[in-house]
Amino acid sequence: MAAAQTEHPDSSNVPERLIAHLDMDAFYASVELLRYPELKGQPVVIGGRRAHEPRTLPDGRRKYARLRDYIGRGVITTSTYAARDLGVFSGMGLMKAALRAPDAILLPTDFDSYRHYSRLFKAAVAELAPVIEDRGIDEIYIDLSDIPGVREAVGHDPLGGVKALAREIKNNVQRATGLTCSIGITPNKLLSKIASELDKPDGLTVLTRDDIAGRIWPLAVRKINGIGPKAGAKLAGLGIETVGHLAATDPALLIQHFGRSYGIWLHESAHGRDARPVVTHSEPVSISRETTFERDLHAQRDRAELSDIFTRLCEQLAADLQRKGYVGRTIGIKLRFEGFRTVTRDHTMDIPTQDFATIRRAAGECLKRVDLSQRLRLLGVRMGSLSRSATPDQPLHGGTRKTRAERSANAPPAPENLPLF
DNA sequence: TCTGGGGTCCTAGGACCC
DNA sequence: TCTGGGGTCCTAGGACCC
Repeated sequence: MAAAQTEHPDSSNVPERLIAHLDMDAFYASVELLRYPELKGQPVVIGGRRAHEPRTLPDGRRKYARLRDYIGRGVITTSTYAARDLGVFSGMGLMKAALRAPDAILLPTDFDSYRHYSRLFKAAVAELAPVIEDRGIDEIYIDLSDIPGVREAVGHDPLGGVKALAREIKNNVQRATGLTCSIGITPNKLLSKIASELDKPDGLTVLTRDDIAGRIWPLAVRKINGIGPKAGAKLAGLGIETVGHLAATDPALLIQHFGRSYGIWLHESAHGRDARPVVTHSEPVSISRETTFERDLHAQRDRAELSDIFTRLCEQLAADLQRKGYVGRTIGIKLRFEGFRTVTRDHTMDIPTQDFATIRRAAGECLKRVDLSQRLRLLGVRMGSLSRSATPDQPLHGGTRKTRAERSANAPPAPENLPLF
């Protein structure tokens, strides 16, 4: 291979990368505070699906819903720092949260608004640092390595250049959105993700390799992105609580308990090693729609209702595919039963589609392969094996109409009997 | 008072082909 | 007749993340 082309990023005379992780502070809640500034400082929780919009009283004051008034299956999406002080966090069921903070204010989620501010903050960052990896609505990675001046010392501070750039980025985000963010900057994504959390909210943390032992090793293993509830509990069972402890553990032991690939990853992560690049573009792998019911539904007794929901999910999925310009070959369904047991079934077709009727029929066939004697709490439909449709955003006349031959080659035969549900 | 909705990636077994 | 690997695709489930 041509030597000039094969410089390895880990090669010793290549300088360390400078990777930033930027995380918006309590993003959804902060966007809501822009709209309702009088709530600043109060415990506020965002979440739930039922209508609990604030009402404006005749005298102009606003009346907000309280957590204690909520009945249903929602969870907290975000809470303000004042609410977190009361022990309510994202992911927590609203009914459970109401026990801890009954007087906290409850607002409904407004994704259109969050998406708007998401675009604003990302554009504000891109003006100063264009190499951005999207990690969802409220966070990004940024590769700062090649930005002029970033490696220059300022006064006696060898990291002065990066810090100055980071402050500029924070200011630009603040100017564009009125919102604060926290930034971590280190040689890689793994460490930066951890670092951005160390000084929240409105924080800035710059770490080098030399800081790993002092700043990273004292942290709980769960702070590592990729160690979740299961792995965390398993590590605790082995007496491994901190990252430093994990780093000191014989990799052979980790491999023995977690398998080769995850075991090695645990060891590397604990030592702060991560060569993943900042990825500026990616294509979706799947698109899905799902819904949890307010009460568990029974396949026979609630057949009509379930059938309507199932059809609506398929319609929404087809519309999403058409709007985003994708076709897919693998249709999948997801069912969650009372007791939270989850089952999936999928079917791969020869010809990709974005057509509602084809999706509905294939999903119906998948449904026939599931035992429906237990009551259901969730139903979902997914399309995988995606490719771009021929004409994105502009489906051929009236959607993707297919010839009869194509259809029969593609979808399972239409059911003779009534569809399940 | 348990546990939303939208995703990604990994594993593991079986089918099928060379 | 029996015995092989390797590679790819498909399916189901599960861990994890925002």
